[in-house]
Amino acid sequence: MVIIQIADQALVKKMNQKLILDEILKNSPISRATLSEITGLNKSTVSSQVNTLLEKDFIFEIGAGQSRGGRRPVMLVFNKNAGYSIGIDIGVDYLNGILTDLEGNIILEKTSDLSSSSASEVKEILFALIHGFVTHMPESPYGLVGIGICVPGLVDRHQQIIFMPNLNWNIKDLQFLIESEFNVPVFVENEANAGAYGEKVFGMTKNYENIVYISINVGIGTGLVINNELYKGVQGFSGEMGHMTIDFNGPKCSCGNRGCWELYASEKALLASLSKEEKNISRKEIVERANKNDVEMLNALQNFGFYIGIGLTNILNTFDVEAVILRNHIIESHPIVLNTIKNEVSSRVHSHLDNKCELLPSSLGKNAPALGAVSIAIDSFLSVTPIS
Amino acid sequence: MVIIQIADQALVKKMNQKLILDEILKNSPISRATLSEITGLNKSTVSSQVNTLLEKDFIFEIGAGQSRGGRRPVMLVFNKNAGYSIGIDIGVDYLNGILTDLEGNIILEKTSDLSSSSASEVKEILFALIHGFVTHMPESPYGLVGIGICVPGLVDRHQQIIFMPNLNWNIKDLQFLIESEFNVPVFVENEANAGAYGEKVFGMTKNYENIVYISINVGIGTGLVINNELYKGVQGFSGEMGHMTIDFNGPKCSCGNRGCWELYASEKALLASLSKEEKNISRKEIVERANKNDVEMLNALQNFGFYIGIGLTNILNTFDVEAVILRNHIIESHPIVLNTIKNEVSSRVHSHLDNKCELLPSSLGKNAPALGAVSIAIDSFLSVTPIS
DNA sequence: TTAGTTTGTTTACCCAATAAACTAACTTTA
DNA sequence: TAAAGTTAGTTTATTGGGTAAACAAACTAA
Repeated sequence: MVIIQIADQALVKKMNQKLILDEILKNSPISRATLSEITGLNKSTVSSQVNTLLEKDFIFEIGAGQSRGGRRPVMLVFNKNAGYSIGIDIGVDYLNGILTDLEGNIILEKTSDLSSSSASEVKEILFALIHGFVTHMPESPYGLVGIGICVPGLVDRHQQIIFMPNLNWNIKDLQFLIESEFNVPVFVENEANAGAYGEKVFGMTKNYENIVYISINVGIGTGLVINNELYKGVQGFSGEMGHMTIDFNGPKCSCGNRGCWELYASEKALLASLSKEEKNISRKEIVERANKNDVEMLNALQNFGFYIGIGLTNILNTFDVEAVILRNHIIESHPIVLNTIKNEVSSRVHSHLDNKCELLPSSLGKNAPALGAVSIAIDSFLSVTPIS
Repeated sequence: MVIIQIADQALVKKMNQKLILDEILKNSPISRATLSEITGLNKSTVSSQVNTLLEKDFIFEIGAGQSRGGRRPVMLVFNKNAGYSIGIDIGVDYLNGILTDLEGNIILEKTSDLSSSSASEVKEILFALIHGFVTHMPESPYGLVGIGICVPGLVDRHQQIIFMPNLNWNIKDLQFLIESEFNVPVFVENEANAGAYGEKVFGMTKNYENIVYISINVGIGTGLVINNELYKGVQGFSGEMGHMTIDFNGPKCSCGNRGCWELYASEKALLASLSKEEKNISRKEIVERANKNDVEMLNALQNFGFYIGIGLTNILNTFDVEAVILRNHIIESHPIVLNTIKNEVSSRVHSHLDNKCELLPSSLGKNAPALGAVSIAIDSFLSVTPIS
């Protein structure tokens, strides 16, 4: 027996409901008449769907709007406080958690140190964090609608954590562990994928359909949004572009390959290029020195940008997306790296591909992955719950 | 005013009709009862849809099948001769045209030489070829349903040919030119994209959802099928992976970049690696010498495979697809290149990604692009026409 | 004051899918 | 060989989405 998606009236209602809810989210506040106009749905269909959404507390009326020469419209807004979502970004040495409303507005935010923690310590800190959020969550019709969690490692299609190279703990079935404790849907995702989705939903690129997200850290992670959806690959392992060879005779990488991009263009590589006494310098200090026009540092950053540009050219040749997002504290804080990247890309990429693709530093910064995790949970809630 | 896809009963009917037609195509001959079972649609719904398809000549009944302990079923088959489609692969120095039925079975095939032809000559040959096919096409309810054409160059979202580096002619609006002459829908596509789609629809990988197709010729072209659909990119220019840098200090490429993959792993590069008197050797001769265990040739082919493997590793790290198809006459004819590629990939790719992705030579061979072009035309016909 | 406009609801209707009852045609069993 | 059981496909009444048209409500402009 094959599982196939058949179409019936329930599907029609669901699709149109999503259409209407999306328009309310995008163009809030909005009237039934305008909704009918922009969706092309009949006025009575919109009225019926709006009534369902009102009953379910997904939207509410905020009273009359401006008249356009006739009866004044009743304005509708999305009920962002119908429920709340939690997003957690588990990094190599930190844990960044946020509590948001259904629009992704951050209500509470908490970061914990996680350096050299064991599995049981991570579990304890994680549980305490979530319990804290749940306690401080305002009253609402739906309460906590879901928890999204991202980790720096390979996550398969069944949300099992397969491999986390830079961590000394590994709870394979994090989803089950947390669902058992909190009894809400839990979604586990790769950090770069979550970041990409965060930028797609809440960032500058929210109106783009195809983006590449590049997270530059100890290594380089990449996430792909194609046709408005996260592309995870068959096994869930897509986007390991940090291990793309840019010099096939280059040095060995821990992944088994040679001359991987992240050996040249990661923060680890940047630090390695600095003089001995600066090897343990923080990101903040790097930016400060660059702002003071420290020549050695500016050169190092130009070199950093040069190597990022090489891999980026490969990505532009491969994907032809609307925008590439670069997630890195230094790039977001000082323009020199991005400028160098742009020069390098311009000199390398074919003239027909250039200029069209925007190269942007992350607008969400370090919250991008947590926000992506949050919106995975919210998306699931909104697509599963409504109807009537 | 925004254009949005709203859902109604017509959409329901269309979706279920496609569902049923696809099952008939896949599991022909099949009964109404079995269709109801595997799709999950009600028996009466299937009967109603089948009647529509019968009236429209898309399917027909071939009489009673085997009984399973009760009344004998009426078996249904797809009417592959309801119409015909033409696919044309315009290469650098050839033109390969096919006439097929709606299942993609080749009925007529014709190849023309095109070396150093001007735009007007190409147009003349092309028109003569299509007129020839139309003349020899059997009688059918729908006649010629569409023409698919692929070219070795950049084709944008509006099917305009933007750039063809290896040709001295360029008819930008090929679609309009041919539609005006033959009055059927015409689809223009990039050669590698068409090949990828051909392998997805008719090749060994027809049941896979995500594949990468690599066409190795004078240069290297790539096509992506993601979630069963051709990914064309925002402008239509995705998949220029031949110009991926595998050595950032490598030689300059005509595209402006350095150390592009196709400088090392194309047939042009293979020929350049041979001794002087062999520089103009044909593909056939290369395979013949390899079959005779010519040491110099075997070494050259191993070297060829080595470089293909390097770029392929990058692709595997990027996409996590079910299969990669290699379209090249030599690879399809002698195993040494593929074996070398597999070794190189195994030694480079991360253990978690290895083994899962199949590495296959093209099963359609030189007809892959033309078949892809054909199926783009057929797909459009089948998705636009039915309903009632 | 009156005519015209815009908003939103109500009513009658259409049509695709469905369940259940039915007819048809076969196999198995007694 | 007749009756019982099984499978295939159709018919009929119903459900429940969306729609058009008529309507009521509430405003603006002349």
